Parts: sequence; C-alpha cells; structure tokens
Amino acid sequence: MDVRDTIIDAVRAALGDLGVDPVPRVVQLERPANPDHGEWSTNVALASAKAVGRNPRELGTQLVERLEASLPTHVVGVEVAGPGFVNFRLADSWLHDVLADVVAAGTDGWARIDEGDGTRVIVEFVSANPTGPLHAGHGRGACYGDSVARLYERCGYEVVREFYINDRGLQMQNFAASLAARAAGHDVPEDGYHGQYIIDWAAEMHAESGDAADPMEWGYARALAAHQDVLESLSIHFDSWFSERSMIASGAIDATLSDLRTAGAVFEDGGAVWLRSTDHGDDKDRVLIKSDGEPTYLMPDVAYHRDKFGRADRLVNVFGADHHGYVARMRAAMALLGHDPSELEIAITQLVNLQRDGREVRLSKRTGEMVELAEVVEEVGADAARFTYLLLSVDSSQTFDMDLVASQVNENPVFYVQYAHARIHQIVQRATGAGIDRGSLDEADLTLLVHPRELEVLRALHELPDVVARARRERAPHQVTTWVRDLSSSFHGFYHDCRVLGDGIDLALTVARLWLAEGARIGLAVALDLLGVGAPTEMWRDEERAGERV
RNA sequence: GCGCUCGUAGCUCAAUUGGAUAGAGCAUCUGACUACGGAUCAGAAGGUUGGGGGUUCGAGUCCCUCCGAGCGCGCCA
Repeated sequence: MDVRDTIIDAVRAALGDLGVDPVPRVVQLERPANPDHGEWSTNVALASAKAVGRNPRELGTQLVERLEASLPTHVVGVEVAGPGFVNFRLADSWLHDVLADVVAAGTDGWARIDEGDGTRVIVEFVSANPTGPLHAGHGRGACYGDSVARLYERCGYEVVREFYINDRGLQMQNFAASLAARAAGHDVPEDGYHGQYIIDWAAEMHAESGDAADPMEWGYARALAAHQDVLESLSIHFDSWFSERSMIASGAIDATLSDLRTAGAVFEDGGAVWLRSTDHGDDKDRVLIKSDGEPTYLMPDVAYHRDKFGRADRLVNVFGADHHGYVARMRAAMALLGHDPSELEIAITQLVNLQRDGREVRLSKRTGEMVELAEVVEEVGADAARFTYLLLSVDSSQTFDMDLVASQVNENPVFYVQYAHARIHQIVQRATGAGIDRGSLDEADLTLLVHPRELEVLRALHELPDVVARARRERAPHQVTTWVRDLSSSFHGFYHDCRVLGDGIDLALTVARLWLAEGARIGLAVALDLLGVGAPTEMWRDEERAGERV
C-alpha cells in the first residue's frame, strides 16, 4: 500500500473525529516545492475550514494533534504551517519500501495503471493523404499519437492504432493528374502537386511499367509504401489502415445518412443535404451532400467515425492545427448519431516550424517546398527525432531546428537520458566481472541507502505511476519526457557522488546500490518505452568507437 | 470580424490543473574527481509569468479587457 493512502486514511479519520461533516471524499496529498515543508503536505484544513465555519489554521492544529496520537507508518512528524497546511515528515524507510515495490513490479509492472479495464480505444493519427511522402510536420503527430497509444496501453486500455486513408476524391485526382503529366514530360496542372517527389515518382512509374500503369493506383501504392517505411523507422506500427473507398463498397455512407435521417439530424435546403450540427454546439450547419449529389469531405468522415464507434468504446483523434475547425462539427455529428461526445477525444497538435540552415522552411506538399520526415530520421536518428518531437506540449507550436538536433548532437537531451541507462548496464557488467552478485532483494539491506542522492532517485521513481496516469489522462506524453530527464539527472548525480563498486565500499552497500541502480533502470526503461525511444546498454561516440578499433 | 492554441530567464521550454520562495536545459562565467566510460557533477548570474483590472486565505493557472503570434472560419479536401 502506498504510504500516501495510509496518510490519507488517517487524515480522513481524524477529520471525522473533529466533527468535520461530511468528510471530504478527496484528500489531496502533494509534494511541497520547499523540502523544509516535509515530504508530503495536505491543504485539506484550508479546503474544509470554510465549509464547517472554522479557522483554517486552528483546524489544522487540531488535525495535527489527532494525528500525533497515532502516527501512520513511516511518518515521524506532523506540523501545521502557514495558513493551515499540514506537513508530514517521513522516515527514509518509506523510500526503501518504494524501491522494493519498483523492483518487485519490474518493467512490466511498475507504473502500470489499472484503470482502463479493457476499454477499447481507437487512436487515429497521421491520416495523411496518400498523395506524397510524409513531411517533418507529420512527424509530430506520428510520434505523439503513438506515444498516446502507448500510454493508454500502459493504463489498461485495449488500443488499436489506426490510419485513415483519404483514398478517393479530388486530391487523389489532382495527384494522379500530376503524376501523369510529369510522366508524359508536361508541367503539372495549376492545382496539382508541384514537389520534386512527383518528378521522381513519375520517372519511377515509367521505368517500372512504361505507360501501362494507372497513375492513381500506382501513386496510391507508392505513397502508402513510403508512409509505412518511414513510420516503421520510427517504431510506429499501425494495426489498421482504414480506406475511405471501402465505405463506398460497404454501403457505410448510405447507412450513416439513413441513420441521421431517422434521427431527424438532417434537413434539405437548396438541393443539398445539411447536418443540424448547430444543435450540438457548432456555429453553423454543415453540408453532407452537395446539390450535385456528391458527398462533401465531411460525409464519409462522419461515416468513418460511426464505424469506429461500432468497434470501440472510446475514440482518440490526433488532428493537426489546421483541422481544429473540424472538431465541433465532428463532435456534433457523433452526438446526433446518439454517441456521448465525451467518448470522442480530439487532440490538436500545433504546428512544427522547421528550421534548416538558419532559415524557416514552410511545409506544404502542394507548393513543393518540404523536408521529408524520412530525411529528418536519417539526419538526426530515430531516437533523437522521437524524443525531440515529444519534448514539448503539443499545445504550443514547435521549432524543430534540424541543424541543432543533428549537428550539436551532444547537447540533445535524448543522449543524456540514454546515457544514464547505458551507465547502469555498465555498472552491472563491471560488478558481474568482479564476481559480485546482488543476490535476492530480501537479503539486501536497503536501509543503507541514506545519501541525499540516493533518496532523490527513489523519490523520482515513486512519482512515475502518477506521471503516467496523468499523462494518459491529459494525453500529454511530454510529461513523461520531463520526468525521465529528471530521473536521469538524479541518477547521474547519484553516480557521481555515490560509488557503487570499489575499495572501501562495503559489500552490503554495493549490493544496496546495485538494487537502486536496478530500480532506476526499470524507471528509465518504462519511460523510454512509453516514448518509443530505445534504451541502449552502451553508447559510444563515433570518435571513441573509431579509437577503440585501432 | 468570429473561433481555436499560445505569450513564462538572452534562447528552447516545464510548472503536480488554484498552493507555500515560478523550475530545467542551452548559451555565459567559475569550479570538481589521475573517471564504477567526462555524452558526468557542483556553483554563480539571469523574472513585474505580454499590459491592466477582477475573483479569494492564496493566481503563471480562473473571469473581464487590451496588445501581440500562429492556425482556422467553402455546396474545397
């Protein structure tokens, strides 16, 4: 049982004894910013004083008196402070228990949150048109979506990663026309695609099958293959590629329209069929079927989301910032189909500004100026790319400086973190080489871990389950990135000040520190896996490796 | 004009969703160990959280207003 639960139970009991009625259902226990304020702190006296008409400081004092009568496990001191905070001082033993818990849970179990209970979730992300390669901007949504999926999995949800392919419609026709034009040696149409890749692909198509190829089908396959290649290189694997075309064949679009009609969710005006999206918060109604009888872009997308709800309990969509205007109408459409809109979570990723050679590069497939995601991965490496994309909250736009991430590789935080992991492996190897085995946890004396550096590592490890749960809830993998940098910093500090092996280090202390390193290893491995970044057991700079070979 | 996301140290960003003295990295300056691989560690300096008002025990966080940035606002996709 987590030490916090023990404390919270004691606090609630004491509040009841003091005549606070009702006892607050949720008692917050927080870590004070200032270490002088103890290990844990609660503001419950401040929060409930008003409700029961008492002075907060006084209520806090009484609370302390009751708690002192029978201190919870590990607690060695309780004090009231400031306007009425109640602070708890703990013996280091609570952290030794944390280490034992971490080690017992291992990489499979530590920070595995049991709240999804098998709820089925479809995480849809990337979903770029198959009309050209993914560019650097898509990388953010790709890494983000995959990491969000990993968080859901870690929290007990059953996750499907899905890529929606807009494989019909005007953009596909423009794409095919552009390919055909280039293959025939002509300029591409005005509203076609002007990128260099069109020229390359047209040549490829021609070399492969002369004039026999259908530009649309050939280009579709070519683009999809490119998507899959680069995504796999980033360790992103989609379980499902959902084709818009397939819904025409399956009749899903007609069925959706029929459902909407039955629900009274559509009306006709000017020969077009409109969705009553204003009934559910949209600022205007939306056309589903144009007056010429053709469906709009929205129509199949609504059918697609209806289909997804048939397969899952909850949907998570990752949209680019340029699609945020689309959120309200999709929510409204789902509400009109009878779904709970809160079961459709939509995350918006803000833009990526790519910098190269000190200048900004606009990312657009249509105009042709772009940096392909594959180039980014090749130049900076998959791990650095993923870590960099997951460094920030997606609520802010990101400047991805290729030169910085690629050339000043030593300053990239991903190496700092990976180095911590590699160091642990090296220590264990060295210990093994010296004939030292850490044995079983039961026989280790963890109470020897009393150095501030050691305790800092253990505190960080204790936080991980909270971080994971919150990052999942807020769909914010960057919180995991922040945490893992913090743990790495603690570990490097420990490594610097506390020798694990060597003359003058008692064997029992070596063993205890080996267990601490194992705990840190587990934390790093769990977090890096959530980020989709590798956890290497050794790292050598190019020049070191070269030197080694001499 | 309306909507969404933002504005925090010179730069890039955090901040337990309303908690106590706003924290990291980079850059700058100064240091540490004849190294369990130094891709390490420590210290200094750096702030009116865009401006103003409000809510309350308490605001970077919530409300109002102004300024600024990005992105949207079609019977396009």
